[in-house]
Amino acid sequence: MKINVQSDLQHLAQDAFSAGGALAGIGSLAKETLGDRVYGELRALLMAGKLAPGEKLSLRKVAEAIDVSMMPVREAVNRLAADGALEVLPGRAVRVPIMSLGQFHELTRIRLVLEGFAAEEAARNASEADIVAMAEAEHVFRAAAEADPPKSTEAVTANHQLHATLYRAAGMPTLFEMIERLWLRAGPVINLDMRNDVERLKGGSAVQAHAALLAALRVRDGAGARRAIEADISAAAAHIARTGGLADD
Amino acid sequence: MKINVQSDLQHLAQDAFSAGGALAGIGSLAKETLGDRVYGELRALLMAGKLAPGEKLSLRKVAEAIDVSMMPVREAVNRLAADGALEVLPGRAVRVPIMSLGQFHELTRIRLVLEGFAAEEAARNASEADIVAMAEAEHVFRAAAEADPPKSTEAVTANHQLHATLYRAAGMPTLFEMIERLWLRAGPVINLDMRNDVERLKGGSAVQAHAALLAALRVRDGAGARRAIEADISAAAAHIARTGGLADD
DNA sequence: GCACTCTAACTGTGATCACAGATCACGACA
DNA sequence: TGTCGTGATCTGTGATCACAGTTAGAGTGC
Repeated sequence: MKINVQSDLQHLAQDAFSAGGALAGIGSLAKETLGDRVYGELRALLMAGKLAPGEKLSLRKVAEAIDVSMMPVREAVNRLAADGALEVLPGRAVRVPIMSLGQFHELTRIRLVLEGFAAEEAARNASEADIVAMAEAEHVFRAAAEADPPKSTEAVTANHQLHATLYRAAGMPTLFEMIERLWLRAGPVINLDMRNDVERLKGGSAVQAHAALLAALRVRDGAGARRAIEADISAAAAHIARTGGLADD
Repeated sequence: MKINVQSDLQHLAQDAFSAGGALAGIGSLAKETLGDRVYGELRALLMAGKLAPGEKLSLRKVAEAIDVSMMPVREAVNRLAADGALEVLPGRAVRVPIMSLGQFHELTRIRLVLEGFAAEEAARNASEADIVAMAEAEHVFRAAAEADPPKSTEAVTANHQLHATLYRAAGMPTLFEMIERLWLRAGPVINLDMRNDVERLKGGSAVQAHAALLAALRVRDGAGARRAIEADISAAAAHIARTGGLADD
C-alpha cells in the first residue's frame, strides 16, 4: 500500500509538471509556490480516491517522492488538515481520516442542503455554455459508466466535472469552495467505492439523476434541479452506507 | 493600527497562557502544539473583530509578539488562510481579507441556509442544558446591549456564545465547524461594526430575534427557530450592508 | 516456540539560516 | 519644488538541522 502511494505520488508529480505549465498559462497569473503545487497534487490524489481512508503519509516520503524539501509538504498537509481532508494525529502521524457511518450520514445531510441550494441557484444563473459543458460531461460519464468493463476512473472524473460545473454556475464562489471541500472529505470514501464496485455505475441511478438535472436546468426549473441533485446524492450515499465498509461508531 | 495589533497580540498571548492551562485541564487531553496555540490566538483575534479588514500581518512581528519562532506562526497563518480567514497575497504579504459587498451578500445567503438548517436541527436535538445555557447567554447579551454605554465587547462575546451553543446543539460537528468558519470570515466585518456602532445593539432587533429563538426551542418548533435565526442574520446583515463601509466591487 | 525488552530508525515539531522579490524612505537630478 | 531612481530593509518561501516522542524489529530470556 505504501509503495502504491509513492508510485501514485511520483506519477502525479510528473503529471503536475506539465499540467502546471498549462495552468500557468490559463489560470491565475500569480506564480504558484511549491506549497501550492504539492497541495494541488495531494488534493487531486484525495479527490480521486487514490488515497484510502486510514492510509498513513510521511512528510519525508512525500517530499522525496515529488522531489521537494519537507517544508512545502508540511504547508500542504497543514492546509489539507484544516480542510479536514487529512488528519494530523497528536502521536506524530498524518493519515487520511477514517470516516464513521455517523460522520458519513452527517456529511450527506450537509451535502443535500448545500448542493441542493447550489443546484437551485445554478438553475437560475447558469449560462447556455455551462449547460452545454454539463451535457458533455454527462455524455462522457454515461459512456464510461456503460462501457464493458466500466471505465471507473474516467467516470469518477466526469462525474466530478459535471457536478463542479453545476455548482460553479451558481455564481457563488464561496459556496463552491465549501462544496469542493466536502467532496474532498468524501472523495476517499465515494471514489474508492466507485472503483471497487463499478457495477453500481451500470445501475443507472446516477445516469437517471443527471438526465433529470439537465432537463430541469434547460427549463430553469430550480426546484427540479434540486430534486435531481438530492436524488443523485441520496442514491450514492445509500449505496455507500450499505457497502462502503464504514466504521460503525 | 499596527501598534494596536501588536498590543492586542501581546495581550492575548498572556491571556492564552492562563486560558491554555485551563483548557488543557478541561479540553482534549492531547497536548496542543505551539502552532495550535498561535492558531487559536489569531482566530480569537479575528473572531472578535480585533483585526480590521485590510490590516497587514507580519509573520516575524507576530512571532516576536507572542514570543515564539516564525514556524508556528507560519503554520497558523496557513491554516487560517485555508479557512479563508486570512489572505496570503502572492506579493509576500498576508492580510485580513477585504470583503466586497457582493461577497458579503453571498456569505449572508450561505449563512441563512446553513445556520437556518442548524437551528432547525437544534430545535429537535437540543438538551435542556443547552437551552438553559443559551438563555443565560441571551441574558448576558441583553444586559450588555442595553447598558449605558453598551458593553460592546461583552455583547459580541455573548452573542457568539449564544449562536455557538445553538449550532453545537444540532449534534452535527462538521456542520458546526463549517458555520464557525463562516463566522471567522464574517467576524472582522460584523464585530468591527458592532463595536463602532453600538447603537444598533439598542435597536433591539437582535434581542427580539433571540427571544423568538428561545421561545421556539422550548416548544421544539424547528421552523420557528429557523425563522428566528434567519431574522437575526438578515437584520444584522442589512445593517452592515448599509453602514459597514464595504467595497462596492 | 512465545513473550518481552530494548534499541535503532523514523515521526512531526520547532528553530535558524539563506534568498529573492517587494516596499519604502531618502537623496539626487531636473 | 516636484519627480524619479536607488539602496537598505522587510516580506514570505524554502532548505537544513536538532530534538523528543513513537514505532517497529531484532535480540534475549523464559
